[in-house]
Amino acid sequence: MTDPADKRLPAPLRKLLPAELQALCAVAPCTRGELLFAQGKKPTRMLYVTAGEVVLQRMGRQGESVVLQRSRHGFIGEASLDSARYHCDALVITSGAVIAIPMDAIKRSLAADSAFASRWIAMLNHEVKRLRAQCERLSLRGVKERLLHLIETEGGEGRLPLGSGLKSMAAELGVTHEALYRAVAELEKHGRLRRRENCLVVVGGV
Amino acid sequence: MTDPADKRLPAPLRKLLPAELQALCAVAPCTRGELLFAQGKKPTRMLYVTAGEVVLQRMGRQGESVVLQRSRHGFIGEASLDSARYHCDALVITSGAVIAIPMDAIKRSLAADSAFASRWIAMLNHEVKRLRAQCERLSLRGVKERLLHLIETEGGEGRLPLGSGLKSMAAELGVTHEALYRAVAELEKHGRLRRRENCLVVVGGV
DNA sequence: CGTACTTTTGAATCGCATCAAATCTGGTGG
DNA sequence: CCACCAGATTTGATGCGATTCAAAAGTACG
Repeated sequence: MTDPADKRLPAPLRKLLPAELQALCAVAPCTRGELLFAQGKKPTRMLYVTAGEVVLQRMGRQGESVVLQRSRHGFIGEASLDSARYHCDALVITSGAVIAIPMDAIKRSLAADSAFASRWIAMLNHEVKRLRAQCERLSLRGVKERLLHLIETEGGEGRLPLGSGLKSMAAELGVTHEALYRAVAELEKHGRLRRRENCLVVVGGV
Repeated sequence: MTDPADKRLPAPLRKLLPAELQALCAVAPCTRGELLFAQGKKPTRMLYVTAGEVVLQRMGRQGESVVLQRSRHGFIGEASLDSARYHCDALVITSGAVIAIPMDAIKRSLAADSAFASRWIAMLNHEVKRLRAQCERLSLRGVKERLLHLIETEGGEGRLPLGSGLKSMAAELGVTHEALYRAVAELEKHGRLRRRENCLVVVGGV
């Protein structure tokens, strides 16, 4: 059904990118601790995570890191298309792989291929909605509510895969890992949540 | 210098929209308490706030409202371009005016005019960055830090205009209005902040 | 002039951050 | 294989800061 040459690219990219860009995609492994790009650097490649886990983070004035996004599958820094510099760091939390696409090739294709531009706009629209949901989540008081909101919005069917444990998730929720561990324990005790095969599962459908 | 017919449109829209869409723009007043659109409704017009203040909000399960965005000048619900339904409410907080553009006309222009599509993508990129900054802000502990972050990122030159008072701002910061009033008072007492002509001004440029 | 809203201050309570420490885990090298 | 280490997980105690509830004073607007 699918061309063997396409097998290296995940389905979302095959649907999104025109053929000439798919040919330019370069898969590369990335290892824990690696900095895919750094704040202030000039964007030259658009990156797409296919395996492992990457976080976008920015340093506060006290040197504390604030996690802006956690990605296990999808573009990172897609809004840097027309930026002169990155405004945050991309750090690999769990080793995996990324696909790199030359930024200028994307720009050329967007200008020439209006159907591609429409799909790109749809992707950005989706990202905007995801970010609004994250803002909504961070506005909730209470770790438990934030956690349940995360599972509902990001998980499918009340299931959320835990990539590299709860710790990086805690940062995304804007709470300490201790608080998150306690919240998970309490929700499990009350039977509202279960941990199964590296997933969090909400029990009472509500 | 400028054509009299263009005077009704703000500069950002004149720069963004192609002529045929500018001709379709309809300015309409909106009054406090008005619901510009409601969650679940089908988007037919793209809205741009030119005066007053509008908030995007969603109701929590306890009936408490969570503010996703506060807009005094710019598009609202721009990510609903390809959505079947709105995912939040748009409520007018301070009476003003909005510009409405037919959604299908925008879609047609985006498909036909690749330069316009590029400008639209740039606008979405900007919005994504703004939302990431908001997530970063909501991850900060302490009302004072959030407030200073807001003034730094959204205000120009350390000045942030207060549209309709601090109360709607408190919701955007994810804190109670009491906490925000106290934070402002304390920052003023320590000389780090001043209130001037309906603006918040950071004193010690950091 | 009255009504509705914002602004302001106060007191009590609660949840989370913080600091600390023990256990568990997977992976590395001897 | 075992010792060992780094990091994740878990539990405990304490304090701070925000929420919450309450109430008063200021302010805009019809």
